[in-house]
This record gives sequence, structure tokens and C-alpha cells, in this order.
Amino acid sequence: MEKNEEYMEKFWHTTAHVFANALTETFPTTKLAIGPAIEHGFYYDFDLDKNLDAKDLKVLEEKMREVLKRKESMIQKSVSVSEALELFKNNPYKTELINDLVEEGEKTISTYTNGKFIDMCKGPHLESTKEIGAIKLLKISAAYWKGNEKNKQLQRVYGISFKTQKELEEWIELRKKAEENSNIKLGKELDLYMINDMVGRGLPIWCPNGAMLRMQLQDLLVKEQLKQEYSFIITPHIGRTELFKTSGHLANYKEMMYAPIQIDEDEYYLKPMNCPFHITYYAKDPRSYRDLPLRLSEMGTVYRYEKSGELSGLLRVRGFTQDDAHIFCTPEQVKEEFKKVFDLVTKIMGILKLKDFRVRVGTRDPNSSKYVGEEKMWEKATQEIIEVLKEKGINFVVNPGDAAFYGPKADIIVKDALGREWQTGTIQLDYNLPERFNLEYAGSDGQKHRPVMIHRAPFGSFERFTGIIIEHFGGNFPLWLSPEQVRIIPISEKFMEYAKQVKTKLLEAEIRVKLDERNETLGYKIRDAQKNKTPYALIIGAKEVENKTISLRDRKGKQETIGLEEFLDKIVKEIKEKN
RNA sequence: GCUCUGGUAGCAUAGUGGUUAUUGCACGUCAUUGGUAUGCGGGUUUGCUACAAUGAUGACGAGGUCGCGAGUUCAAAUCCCGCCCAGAGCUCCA
Repeated sequence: MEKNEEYMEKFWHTTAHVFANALTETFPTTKLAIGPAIEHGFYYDFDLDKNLDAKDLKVLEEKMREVLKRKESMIQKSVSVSEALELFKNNPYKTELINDLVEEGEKTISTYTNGKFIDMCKGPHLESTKEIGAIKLLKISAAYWKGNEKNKQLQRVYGISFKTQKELEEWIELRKKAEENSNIKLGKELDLYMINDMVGRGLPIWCPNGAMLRMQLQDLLVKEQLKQEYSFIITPHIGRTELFKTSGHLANYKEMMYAPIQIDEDEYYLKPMNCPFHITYYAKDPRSYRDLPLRLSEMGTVYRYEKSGELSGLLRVRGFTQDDAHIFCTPEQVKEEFKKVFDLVTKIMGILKLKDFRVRVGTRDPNSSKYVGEEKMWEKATQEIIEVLKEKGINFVVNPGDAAFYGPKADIIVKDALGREWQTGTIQLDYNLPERFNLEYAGSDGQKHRPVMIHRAPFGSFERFTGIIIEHFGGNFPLWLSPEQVRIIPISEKFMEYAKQVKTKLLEAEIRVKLDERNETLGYKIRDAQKNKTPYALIIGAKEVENKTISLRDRKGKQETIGLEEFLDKIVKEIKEKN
């Protein structure tokens, strides 16, 4: 049933009409806005003076079933614009939509009728509502009319439907499974991170397991960046007002920054970005074209104000560490540097089995004044990004108006193991900041020139990226990434001595290993290792001690007996290959 | 910030006005045990096979001003108000 997208769209769209029908019958004062089918199910936005709650949803579900029992046909009818305006004269939203359509050149308006209920809609729909056998209303939320925060807030109800009750139940079951993978749930279960009220919202503490995971990701980045001749620097978390004034952050980014801190006679701001500090380093010495490109990297912690409702587990926080770098180069080097960044991204995502990524190019919104710098520079920068993407054969879309205030950007969007898409990293070209800070280098002609900056963060932030990685792997991290790689389980205390020898040997080989010394049953300890998603459990008993072997059990339950040395070779190789 | 739903021990839960707030896991002590999680069934033997459900040896112990603060009441985890926090969604975004 899910396979035929076109059919499901019709199916859910028709269900949306059934919902609207039930809604208007229950609450006749409802003013309907729009109600499309979405990837899984449908929603309907409407204006109603009463805020609906969960009880109302139950009532509405019942009403929908009544509507469905009538088994009405969906009848399409095109009417003239004036007829449509008359038909929907009491509904300001439909009226606005009709006027929009007229502006786009439409001469007639399409409507659909089932029974007594009529809605403006271009379709297509099912022939009859009788095909819908099971419905469920999922949640209520607020949504802005036409998606604009400035517009009136409407109520939105999400729902889904299927042909049979069985399919509905299967879908609910599937949804539950996806929830099992949530970074919030797994973060708790695997003791990866915590968020504490007293510390503050949006400010996670990384627990040892999570910290290890993050350090491994960082290690991967550091090593790959060294291969591309990056340098690393470390900068402070706060800086004086003057710095952020010069950078333009106070003029363009202030609503994302926290209130200043008074220190002696001066005002300091928590840094929302690392760029001003990196630029300051660049400006320290006179630069020559021979120094460029200068690739400056920092795992830089920044603080940004996020509206309270936007915070979510590790995915959206208020203090986070970016895998930041700024590449200072000549205008001629921009394309080459851009290519190298994409090579880095491709390589790293490949290692993390996130091969299916695409790029969204954010360009300037011609009608907005929030940007700094000349239009010509923007055009050049945008052009260069697109050229590189085309040359590399990377999938991309252009999203006008999505640029940073200092330059166009390319956001990286990855698809995880469950097929969900996440925005992770970002690459931004910047012709503006070098200008504002009056950066220069001496060219081969002996003249002063202006360098170009590329801001880039392949992961975006360790917080968000780790959150995505948790969900992507469902907690079953590859061996090299696992906080605990091996758990040693002796069958009884009698074998503890050999177990300790094995532990020492593994520790010497830089393997993250724990020895379970608790006085619990073998079954309990095995179960515990499996629950913790530890890649390998080593069971050690009389046979193993005698033969200098270990009994190996992976987290899926597969077992084998192999020699200790053989195991060491195997695991070291596996870690090195990052499989 | 807005909408809805929630907040009971480390985690997960029961409890809608009436003694000392329920249960499981986790934690501690002791005991028991030990070969690949547990339960039940089957045969035959000490290792298999089939089915089913789910985070599991026993006893004891410890753990909670029921998110916070006012209010209603003889009596509040329970009803009312305010605030805080979380989740989902809108908007925004690394």
C-alpha cells in the first residue's frame, strides 16, 4: 500500500477532506485553511476560537467514522472565480487563496464535494470515501498561516489513515520502533549525555560514554584535516564588544547572542561564532600569497540564543562545539579549496556510512536588506559553489534567501539508516569579513590583495552530529566508535586472574575494555553487555584458560572460539579499517 | 515565543480528595549459581529441537517534602491559579 506514492497522496488527501467535513459538522464556526497530504498522512490547518485538546480529537475521530459510513463519492466541479468567491465568502483564508490563484492567472476554481461538504481543492482524490477503512488523529499543534511567523496562528491537526485497521496498527508499531532510536532515549539508556535543570536548558553534559564517542569523531576529523594540511588553533569563549562590532555580528546577529558581560570597564560577549578570533590570528602577521591557503581549524565552542521551543535533546542546544575551520585563500584558490572541502566531507560521511548526502545551496534573497557586501561578490561566490557541485557530481538544490548574512552557503543534508534527512554541516563562502577586518596579503606582484574566506564545518556541531549518529546507528556504533569496545565476562571468580591478564593485554593495544567483576550469573552479565550494545563480549572459563583462547560473542549473539592473539589482530584491524 | 501533551525514587510505571504512595529494573548486603539472555513445552540426553513472550535467581535492605509556589478543603500526588522544565509540532537553525 505504501509503495504507490500517488495513490497514498490521494488517499490521505481525501482523508483530510473527511476530517474537515467532520470538523465543520462538529464546530460549524470553523474557518478552514489548507489540508494537504504529507509524507505519512495528512494535516489540516484551520481557525477556530476554541483550542482543541485530546478529547476533541476522540470526538472528531468518531465523527469521521460517521462520515465514512456514508460512503460518499468525491465529486469534482470547476466553478468561476466569482462563484468561488461567493461560495467561500465567509472564509478569509479560502478567499485569499482564490485571489492568489487569480493572480497566477487561473480563470476557474476547482472544488470537491462529498455529501453536503464542499471544499476548494484542485485534487486529485479517491473516487469515494468508502476506501478509507481506518483513521487516527495523531496530534494537535499550532501552525502559522502560510508558514509565516508574522501571520495569524492557526490550529493544525495531524492524522493518518489506511484501508484496514490492521495496516493502521502495523504503522503504529513501526512508529514505536523509530522512537526507540531517538537520541534522547538512547542517550539515557547508554548514558551518553544528560541535561540537568540546575545547569540549564539546552546545555548538555557529556557523560563518559558520550564524551568518548565525541572524542572519536573529533579524532577522525583531526586526522583527516591534517592530511589536508590544516593548522589548529584554540581561542577564548568571550571577546570584547569591539570585536563583534567589527565583524558585524552585533549589527546582524545580535538576536542570537547573549547579553554582554561586564568585566572591569569593558563589555564582553559570549562568542556566537569563531570567525572573528580566527581572523584576528590571520591579521597578526603580514601575509604573503606564499602563506595561502591558510586553513585554520578549531573545535570551537559557541553560544547562541535559541527560542525555548526549539531546543531538543542533542539536536538543538544553546552551547555547542563546532568542528569549525576558516580557510583564507586567494580568489584564484577558492574553487580548489571548495573542492577539497567537499572531498573531506565525502570521505568522512562515507566512513560514517552516511554516503547518501545532498547539498542545499543558500543564496541571497534579493528583497531583503539583512546582507552585507556588494551584490557582485555574492553572485561570484554563488556561481563558484554551484560550479564545484556540478563538477563533483554532487546532488544539490538551490534555496533562495537561505544564505548567511556574510555570504552564500552550502548546507550538507545526510540521509540516515532509517531514511530520515538531517542537516549537518555547512560550507560558506565569505567575501565580506576580510573586507570588514581589512585583511590583506602580498601578491607575487608585490601589491596588497584581499584574501577570501571559506567557513566550513562538516559535522556542523558535535552536539547535533552526535545526536544524528546515535539515531543513525540506533546505538549500535561501529567498533572504532563504540565507547566500550570489549566486555570481558569470566564465568566465575576462578578465572578472574586470566581475565585480568586479557584485560591488560587489550588495554596495551589501546582497546577500550571493561572487565565485569560483579558477582552475577553468566546470563545476567551477557545480557547486560548486550543491553549496553557493547560490540564484543569475551567469555572466559576453564576451556579458555587452558587453551589460551577466548570465547567471542558479538552484540547480535553470534559466537565463536578463537585464540587470544588471533582476536587481538582481528579487532585491531577492524578498528583501523573503521568498519 | 506560540499550540497541544506531559512532569510520581537513577530509569520506567500504578494511583483523580481519605491510614505509612504501587510495582518492576537499577543500587546495597547476604545466599545461591555459573558455558552464551529468560520462560514454558517436547523428546532424548547433557547437548539438542520447537514455540512464545519479553529485559528475568532468591531473601532482606535502601531509595520519594509526588517539578516549584500560592490557593480551595477537616483532609490534596489527586481540584484551582501562577511559574519552571520536557516531548511533539509551528517558526528558526549548527
